[in-house]
Amino acid sequence: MGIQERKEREKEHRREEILNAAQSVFFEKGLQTATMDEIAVAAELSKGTLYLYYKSKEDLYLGVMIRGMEILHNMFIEATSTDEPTLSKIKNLGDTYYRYFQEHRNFFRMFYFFQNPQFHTQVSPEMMSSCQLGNQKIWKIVIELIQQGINEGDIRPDINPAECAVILWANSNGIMIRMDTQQDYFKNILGVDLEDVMQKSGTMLLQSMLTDSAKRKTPTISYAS
Amino acid sequence: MGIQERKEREKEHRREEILNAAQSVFFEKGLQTATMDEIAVAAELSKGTLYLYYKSKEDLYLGVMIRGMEILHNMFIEATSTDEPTLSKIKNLGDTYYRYFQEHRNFFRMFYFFQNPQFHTQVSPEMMSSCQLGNQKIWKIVIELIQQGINEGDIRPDINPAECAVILWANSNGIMIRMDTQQDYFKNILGVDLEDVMQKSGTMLLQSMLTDSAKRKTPTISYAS
Amino acid sequence: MGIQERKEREKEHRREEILNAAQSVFFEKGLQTATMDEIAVAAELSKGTLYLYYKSKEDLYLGVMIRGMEILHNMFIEATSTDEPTLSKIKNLGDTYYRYFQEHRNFFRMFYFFQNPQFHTQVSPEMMSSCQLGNQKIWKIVIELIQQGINEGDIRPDINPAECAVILWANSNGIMIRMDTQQDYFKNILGVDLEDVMQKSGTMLLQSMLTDSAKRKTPTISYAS
Amino acid sequence: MGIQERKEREKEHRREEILNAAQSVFFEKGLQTATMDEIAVAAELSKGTLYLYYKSKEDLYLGVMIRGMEILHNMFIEATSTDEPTLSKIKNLGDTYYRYFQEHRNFFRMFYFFQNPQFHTQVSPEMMSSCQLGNQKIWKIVIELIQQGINEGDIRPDINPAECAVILWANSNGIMIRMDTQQDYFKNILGVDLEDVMQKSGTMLLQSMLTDSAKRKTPTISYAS
DNA sequence: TATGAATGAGGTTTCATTCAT
DNA sequence: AATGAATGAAACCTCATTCAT
Repeated sequence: MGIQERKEREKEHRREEILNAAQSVFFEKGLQTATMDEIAVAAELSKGTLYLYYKSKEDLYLGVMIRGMEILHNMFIEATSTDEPTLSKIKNLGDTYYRYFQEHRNFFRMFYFFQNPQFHTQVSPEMMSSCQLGNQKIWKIVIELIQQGINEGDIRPDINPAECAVILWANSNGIMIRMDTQQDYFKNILGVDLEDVMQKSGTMLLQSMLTDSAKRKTPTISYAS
Repeated sequence: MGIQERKEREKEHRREEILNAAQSVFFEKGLQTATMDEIAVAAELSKGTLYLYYKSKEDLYLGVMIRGMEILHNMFIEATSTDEPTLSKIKNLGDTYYRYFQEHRNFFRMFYFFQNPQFHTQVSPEMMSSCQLGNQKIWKIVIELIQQGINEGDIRPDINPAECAVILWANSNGIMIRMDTQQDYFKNILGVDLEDVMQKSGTMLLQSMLTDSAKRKTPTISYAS
Repeated sequence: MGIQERKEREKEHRREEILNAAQSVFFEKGLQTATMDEIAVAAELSKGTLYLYYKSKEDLYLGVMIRGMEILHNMFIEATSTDEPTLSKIKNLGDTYYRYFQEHRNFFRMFYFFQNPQFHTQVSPEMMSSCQLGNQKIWKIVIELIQQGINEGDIRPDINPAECAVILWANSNGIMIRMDTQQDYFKNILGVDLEDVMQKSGTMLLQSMLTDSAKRKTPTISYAS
Repeated sequence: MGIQERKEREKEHRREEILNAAQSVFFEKGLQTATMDEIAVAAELSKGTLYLYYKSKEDLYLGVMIRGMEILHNMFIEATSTDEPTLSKIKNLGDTYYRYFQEHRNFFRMFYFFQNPQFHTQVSPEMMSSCQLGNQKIWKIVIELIQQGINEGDIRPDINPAECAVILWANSNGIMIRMDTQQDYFKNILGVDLEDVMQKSGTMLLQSMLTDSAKRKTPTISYAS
């Protein structure tokens, strides 16, 4: 059994090395421009070996993206593993996602590239469901936390936690997309500090979901106050 | 003189035909998968002629996308060319964008493909600035309308209209992206009707931007009411 | 008839303008890299008009080359239109060819590009014979001058003037070809000054063709003296 | 170890096969007209494989040309590997070059195509230096042989061997170029047998480089005697 | 398991030339 | 005579993937 296990471990290790190589190449060149040759060279492996571990370039791309999901997942786990009250934890999640955007920009970009429905057709179903699983794990954290806020009487019980999560995500994600490509335009031409906007709009959205008692506990943060 | 003009018109007409062909191919296959051969066949022109009118496949892609922008722009113009009060017009814009998402899904998808920074490098600067111009024209409509709302005393004067526009856009766009690929998942697994969510969150965001007097005029629409 | 003539003149003038444009483009880019588009732009004419005056790009190329031949021809005419003795004139021709190489390098290069037999197939017969005619006119000057030297008793009567011309041409041309691309290599690595070599070998060849009486008249120029 | 070597050999063999195919196509069509498709078909390989072994069509062309250089080099080696006196060997070289011109005309033509400076820009530096190396090896044989003649007292010590080589080469090469394209013209119109001319002029040039003692040893060969 | 040579379809783009106006 | 839009063949080259070893 030891031999079996060691082989297993080695194989997993090799998969990781390939992902390392793919990651650096994809980050630099993007899916379209990156070539399997480059990845093979970066991995110090033959191209054939790559295909032993991943069915296609797209799968490899998703493999890297899943890493990005895991990073975000771990950051979310950490952000919610504190002794703080639930509402603070929810706020933490928002801050964490923004920190992810700043510190893992390349992964963030992969995410919205992944949105492209055209892309999906070229991917193996297994990888695809891995992705969806990772995605769901992340949503789950957010949704359950909001549910907890409801249970604890801080968030209005008439709110669907999934709805709430979507709204918060849509808001911050949408603003971050603009930040990614047009921050300067908004700053200089329109005089808008997008980071500020994200902060304020997030707070505002959250506020509107609180119960009256929760509102009383925390100082009301009105938009642009 | 007439001759010059007619040639001009014919040339413009040919450009339109090429765009028609490109549009149908890009809609079906996406940028990466589509080939200039297919587009040439669809346009019933030689491939060489395509390159007479557009410098590259990417430029052609942008040409189509600009059409999508113009459609949205026209819809926005129309939505705001009514006798309604400003607040209604703002609401109209939101509805219009959603209608655009429903009726021109392929264009909508082009927009977020365009976000990919990798893409930008392969495009001629002229086409690029055409795009940015089109983009700005659309934002301008929204921002100026919000400004008008402020001037008329319905929207809080402490709000930056561009900020406001970004927030509204981020919210609706983010939710529509989810709708595009995961509507069923949200409906069936999480029990969330994304269309409903978009409606409500938009209304809520708008509410929070109203002056007290405006709030009094319109019945308060509370979230999840 | 005046009208006829003016048209004729204008046509010729247009041909010249086209050649001017072609010349500048071919000089800069070479036959292969130059495009008819570039030439048309340089000529401020449409591409179609080019074909009205020249059957093909290759013909146009030859048209330019013929100009180069005419220049050389004129220089040869001038070099032999002096009062000097025949032997001096022959020497003048050699010097003139070298001056041509220096002052009209681009034409010189065209000449040996033209040598390529592959090239000939793509050229109209009319242009081809124009070229050969130009070529012959130049050879004629040299050959007749040598013949005159024979007649005057300076060059050995057992020499075929055409042979003599070929030898002199082959020598100088061969060295100039090396000068064109490898002058520095010969100078620095092999310590050979090609200009010097050409001068000396030419003189030497000439010497060996003189009659004894002619040798007595001119100081013997031995190789490397 | 054997495996490594066999692979190496096979790879070299494949390179040779590709060169064989390229050679036959280039000989027939010339660089410009030949296509990689034709070469691939001739090699019974895919086009992609061609590019695996040679970076570009131009490189492949040079690869063939280097073969031609090697052939000439070997012929020169052979021509100088006899027991004859040095002067005879020098004469052998001239005869050998002429034989090369006759028997390997296509390679000879490649050489002067290579002169085209336009050509050089499209070639990989590695191939370029291979070419120059081959070129130098050939010059080296000639130059060293002349040096030997000097050392042995047969060739005048005031002569630079490289100069001497250039002159001999320029003479024969220049005449051969004329032979290649205009032999009939010279024969029929001008009554000149270029082969004869080359023979005689070569001998004459050689003569003028001999020391007096060497001249005495060999019967004087005067031009056109 | 790992290799890497071979594939070959397909990509975009170019450009000499034609021809209707 | 002049135009210039249209052609379309062909060019070079790339690269994800396969497969014999």
